[in-house]
Amino acid sequence: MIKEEENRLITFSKRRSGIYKKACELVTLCGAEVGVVIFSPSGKPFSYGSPSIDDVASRFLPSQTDTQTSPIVEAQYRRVRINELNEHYNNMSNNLDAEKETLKEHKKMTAEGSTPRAIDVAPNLPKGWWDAPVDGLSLDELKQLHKNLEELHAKMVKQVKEKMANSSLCFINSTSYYK
Amino acid sequence: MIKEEENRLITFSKRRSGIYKKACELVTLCGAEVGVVIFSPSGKPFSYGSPSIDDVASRFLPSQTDTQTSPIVEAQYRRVRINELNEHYNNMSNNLDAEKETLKEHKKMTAEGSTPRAIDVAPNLPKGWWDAPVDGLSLDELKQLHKNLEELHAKMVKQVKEKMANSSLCFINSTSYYK
DNA sequence: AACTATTTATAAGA
DNA sequence: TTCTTATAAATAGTT
Repeated sequence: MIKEEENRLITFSKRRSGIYKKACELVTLCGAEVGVVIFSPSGKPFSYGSPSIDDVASRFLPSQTDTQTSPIVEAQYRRVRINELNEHYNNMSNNLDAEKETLKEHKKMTAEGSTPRAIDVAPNLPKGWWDAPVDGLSLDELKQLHKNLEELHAKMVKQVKEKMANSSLCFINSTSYYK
Repeated sequence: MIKEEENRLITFSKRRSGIYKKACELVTLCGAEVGVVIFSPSGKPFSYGSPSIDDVASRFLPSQTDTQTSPIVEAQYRRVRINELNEHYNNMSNNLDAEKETLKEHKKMTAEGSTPRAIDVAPNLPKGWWDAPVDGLSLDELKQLHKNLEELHAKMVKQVKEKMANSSLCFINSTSYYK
């Protein structure tokens, strides 16, 4: 256990990326399905999933949402939704980060001379987990998309929070889900 | 994607171990909670979790089992149980593998001369995920424990299968969960 | 499984 | 945060 708070946080961030990369490689090289869920010491959730963390989780732990919904299950479902929103957002961030890395490497390679040739712009983004309208976008366009998605996420969270406030269930015991 | 079937399987196995190790290090170094779920191309599930994949999963996707159980939820719960048994077994295997590695390194170190000193026998095994009665056991004892756990697991699976056969739900659509 | 040449991850520092 | 770099670790290929 790293004692220095700052070093620990830096290491956490770096190694989290490292694990995502390894997971992504396992998917690409071996055709596996992989889901990774990480909680930071402060309780903030992160995830990587291919084709998506939802797909992997529901395959591993069959979801209640694929049966007829009783009122109890309905209530549970709303609770689940909030976490899904979080993971969805994290997933989008993670995959966009991978995209940016790829684009950066591409730029570096082309800058280093050699003749330009056809390159798969998005080898790191598992196809199909989301409709993935990111192929062929520039880095700036990706940034803009990312920003839009953040805003969309915030709106959805707000909506769900409001619905939760009106429900009989108490809110999930954590504000740390929302930075 | 690796074309050669055999190489792909070897790579899958090696890299899966690698990811588990990285996950374990993230737990140890940063105090994070980590869950990893991997499906091989043939559909066999593997998992690593600390404190346990159950804990991480239910924290990420709050479990239905912590509310009062309706008949529908009960039925669902039995389905979930089967996967839990699988992951539990995989988890035990993974952690025992880590144990064996540690013991091997320990043997190597002491064999290479230097004076013996107090060593934590089980630094790789996250405490508390299970009652972990493995501290201080020899490699052979660990093997025996592992064997016993496999037998226990087989018995539990058999029981659950029998119960499932008597229930109105069809069995989970996979025999590949049981090698 | 084990070995090793090579690639890759990462800790520390800027 | 990002970049650099020396060191440590993972792993592909091979036996």
